[in-house]
Amino acid sequence: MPGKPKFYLTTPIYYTNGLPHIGHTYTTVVADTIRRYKRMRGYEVVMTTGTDEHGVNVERAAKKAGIPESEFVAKMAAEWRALWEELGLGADEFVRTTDLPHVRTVQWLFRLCRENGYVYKGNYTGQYCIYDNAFVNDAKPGDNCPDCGRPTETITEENYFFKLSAFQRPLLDFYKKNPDFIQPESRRNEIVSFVEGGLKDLSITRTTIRWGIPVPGEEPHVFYVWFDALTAYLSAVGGPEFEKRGMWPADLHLVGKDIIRFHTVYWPAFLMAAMLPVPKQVWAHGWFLMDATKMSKSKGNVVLPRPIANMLGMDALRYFLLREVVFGQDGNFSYDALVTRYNSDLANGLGNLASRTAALIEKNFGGKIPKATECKPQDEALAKEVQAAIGEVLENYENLSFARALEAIWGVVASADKYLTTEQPWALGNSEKDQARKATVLWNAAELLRIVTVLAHPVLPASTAKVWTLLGLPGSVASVELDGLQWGQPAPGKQLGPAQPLFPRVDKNEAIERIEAMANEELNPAPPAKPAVSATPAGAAAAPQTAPEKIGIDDFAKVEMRVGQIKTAERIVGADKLLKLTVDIGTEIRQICAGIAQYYDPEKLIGRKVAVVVNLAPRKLRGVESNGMIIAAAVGPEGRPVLAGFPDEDVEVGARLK
RNA sequence: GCCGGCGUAGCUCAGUGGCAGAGCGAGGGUCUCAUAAUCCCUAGGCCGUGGGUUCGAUUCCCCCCGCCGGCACCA
Repeated sequence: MPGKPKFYLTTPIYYTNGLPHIGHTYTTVVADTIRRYKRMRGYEVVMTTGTDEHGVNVERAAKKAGIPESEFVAKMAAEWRALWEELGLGADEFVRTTDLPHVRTVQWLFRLCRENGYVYKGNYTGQYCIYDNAFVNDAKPGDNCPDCGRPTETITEENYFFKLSAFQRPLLDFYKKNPDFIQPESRRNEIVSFVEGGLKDLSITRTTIRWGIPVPGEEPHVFYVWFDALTAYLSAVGGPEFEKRGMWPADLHLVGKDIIRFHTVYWPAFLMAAMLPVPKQVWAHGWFLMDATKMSKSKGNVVLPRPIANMLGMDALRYFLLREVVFGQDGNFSYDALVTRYNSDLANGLGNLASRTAALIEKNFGGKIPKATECKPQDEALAKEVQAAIGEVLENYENLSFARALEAIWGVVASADKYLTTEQPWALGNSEKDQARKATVLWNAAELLRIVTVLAHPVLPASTAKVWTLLGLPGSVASVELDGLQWGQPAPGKQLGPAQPLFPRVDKNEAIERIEAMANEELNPAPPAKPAVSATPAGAAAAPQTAPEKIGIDDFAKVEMRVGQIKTAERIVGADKLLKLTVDIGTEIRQICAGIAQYYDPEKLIGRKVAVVVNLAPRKLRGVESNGMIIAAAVGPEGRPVLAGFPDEDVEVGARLK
């Protein structure tokens, strides 16, 4: 017996540095929609999600909470899993990176890479961003992380390296042979040019971190978080015994655009090194922006899924996320747009159509779907339109063009409204001819509604199930096979189920207020009685800035800062951010580079007195020697530099700051 | 600085070498089966600016302006 075709897809293994927000929800909604769609197309589908639980962040958060790491992450994982279940997004496999089978898979993958000669031991010194769990290439001590803007830390350690450099050619060949591997295409081009620019070997173990998967026989080495987390996709479906289950290689990794490189460069390289099959496709979607800026905790514009689901229903959120933007691009999120879509598309559109159709059948035929006995040109036109829409919708689902698929479905909904308005079944009398016409029109309306229900089911699982029941149809809508879907299948005579409100219309302002109030409550829970337990995951997430380590006066005395006066300033060709300055520090005139070109005009700086670190080792930036450092505050999320200065009182050039 | 994308009706966006489109919002009208829903009509928009190719460009090419993304870079 030939088995069903298989389809394996994943969301990222989310890092547990807070609770899921709309961004995580978006990825998972997409994954869930694809899963439902593929099942309706006859596939055996496995969808994996999970929690990434290792690393310095977790170590610190647990310490802060005063509980062991294992306890901390268990709590986190439980919360994530529970929320996904609550939202109807529970995956088939939920991997925790602390699960034993996963630990074994990571160790096994490492062994394979090593046996094949792609692992060696070396020393690494670099700047590390503990929040992003990544070394920042070429960053200097004191630099901020280019991604998140937080300070980096200098880390030197002996560790194992992965010969990523050996995979430049194989990866480029692979991208060429599999042009659809990276989607959308714009991302693919970016990655190709990144890889063409050369790949450096990658450090994949750490000795400075305790909370991680141990490298067998090489303690205290633990695995680098990405080597660990990416492997979860494989451990979810069998790990070393992946062949038994037959789900690997994955058909689709869904990721946010911020982590595409890990999935399209590192991950396939690891697998190639281990001689394992490489996933078939990685899809990078965009972000939902709030007022066109990236959502972030520090800006206080985090959108949570639960309040929306409570107010409008999870289907409404799913619909909005998939309908509002072209998949792959960034989009704007606003409660206003959400509620507007809800009222116009769901309440006035689909909800109202279901309601009026059911009411007409109820009143005219006692709730029994009548039999169509005629086929006028307008009836045939309607059927043809629906038939065409079926093809269009399926094609768009297949390409993950959710917005277009939904657009096509809603085009059919509009046609149904128009059809009913034109045919006016309520105005027909009781003559035999009128009865036949009435029956035909209502049968057509019901049939259209059935097809719409099937087509919309992957996106609106809960509400389409309600319509299915309303139409008195057998089985569940989820079990309908999309490949056989066509106009004219159901037998008449079905008794309608009880009418249910699908999408009750809401007052926009009131709805927004209620959602915001619920979100507020979730983000800022009333302080618990005992502060000792306040360091819950949510609390840890809300405090991304860890207190810096304390230093003694002696340490501070090592830094020699003096008042300097800028003598000349010019831009450096080929560098957006750098200015070349000459600065009088009393004893001499120094050349210093400063990354402030985007915010300060060179001409206006001349004569200005600034604070300068004068005993910093010289280094070259963009080929220009820099002999010291100008002190500036980093303001706002983008770290805009604001020069430290002495505006109120005049100071002597060369005076020491202490 | 290098590479790429974008700039079309109030908003979100489609689109094609030859009379400029959709959805939403707004205004007017209509029906009453329906969730004050539906349906019909209404936006006269220099299709970013300036050139070029062409019988003809919003659509092809070049410059410029603005916005965005990737890389580099940010002591």
